[in-house]
Amino acid sequence: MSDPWRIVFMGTPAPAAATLEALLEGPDRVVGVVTQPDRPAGRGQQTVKSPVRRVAEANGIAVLAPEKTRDPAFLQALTSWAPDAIVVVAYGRILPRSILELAPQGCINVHYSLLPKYRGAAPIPWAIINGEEVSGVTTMRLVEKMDAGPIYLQEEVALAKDETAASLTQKLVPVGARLLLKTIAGLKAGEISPRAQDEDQASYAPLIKKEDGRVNWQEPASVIERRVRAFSPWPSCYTRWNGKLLKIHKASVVSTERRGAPGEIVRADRGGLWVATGEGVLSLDEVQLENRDRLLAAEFLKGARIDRGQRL
RNA sequence: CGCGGGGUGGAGCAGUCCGGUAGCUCGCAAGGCUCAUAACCUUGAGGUCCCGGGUUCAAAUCCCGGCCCCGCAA
Repeated sequence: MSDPWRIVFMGTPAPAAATLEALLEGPDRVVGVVTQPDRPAGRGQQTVKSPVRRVAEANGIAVLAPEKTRDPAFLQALTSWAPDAIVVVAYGRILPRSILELAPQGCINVHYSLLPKYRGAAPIPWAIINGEEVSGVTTMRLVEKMDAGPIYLQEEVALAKDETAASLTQKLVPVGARLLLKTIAGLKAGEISPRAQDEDQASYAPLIKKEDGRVNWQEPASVIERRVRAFSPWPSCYTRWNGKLLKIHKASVVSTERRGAPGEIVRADRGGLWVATGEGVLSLDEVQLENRDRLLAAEFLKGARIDRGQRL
């Protein structure tokens, strides 16, 4: 075994925090952590620390949270940590060349897809939207072009038929953590030969925006159902009913036949809450009206005066 | 002090603006109908209307304070 590396970890949300915890249990030394600045969030707009910051502080590790990654003082501090490698997991910023080249071993990134497929900010939702049966995790070296660097290791993960963004994330995070440790060990041992990505196979998974959750009833029921899963828990799929926001937490395709106009309620009784789409009928199985709890369709129908023929 | 909605029998809701014997859809119990049923009919049990003050002859409803939940936003 060679000497432990000095590692700087950059990341922000919960999956990154879990990966950091795994890294802390490994043989290498995390000498510093970089995360997004604390921001007001949640009801009441309280300032909230990122999950990664919390893990770092709990372990007594120095934390930097620069507003700008090009801030000279930040770069100087980073340099003073003298990392052998920088590990990046969902940090949330594009890194400048000065950081990519700062450590001798460069930046090691954990990406939640089988690159070159699904490059970009939201590989998990897009894999579900597209109905993939297999996705996975890739470790690679960061280069200036987004998620286009040479691949170190990959591992496949099968998607369940009812996979949601939340459940897939839960599957991928431990795989990614394990793959990261394996990658670092492999690099130290000189056992990994980076493999260039096939640019012709590249596809992109752009950032999901709140607005993307709005249901377009012209789409086929099967597509809407996948979007419901892909956007769970965020931003979730939603529509409007009686002028109010109605979130759809769970849905299923009950028919592929055309019936009624897109968005029309074609059934609202003990048998279910069904909506016509551009192709087929979608059953809304679990919904949530604004200001209210999420409810199974049967519960929702007890209190809501909703009838066939209404349009969403 | 970011904006807003809500807490009503076991569940989901209406009623609150315009105080005056607590209602709807279900569930539950008993009986009936039926070959049968998650169907249908009849009857019934079950509520401190979140908590604490105040106003009033009278408060779920108005006023003040508190606790909890939720949507937006981030």
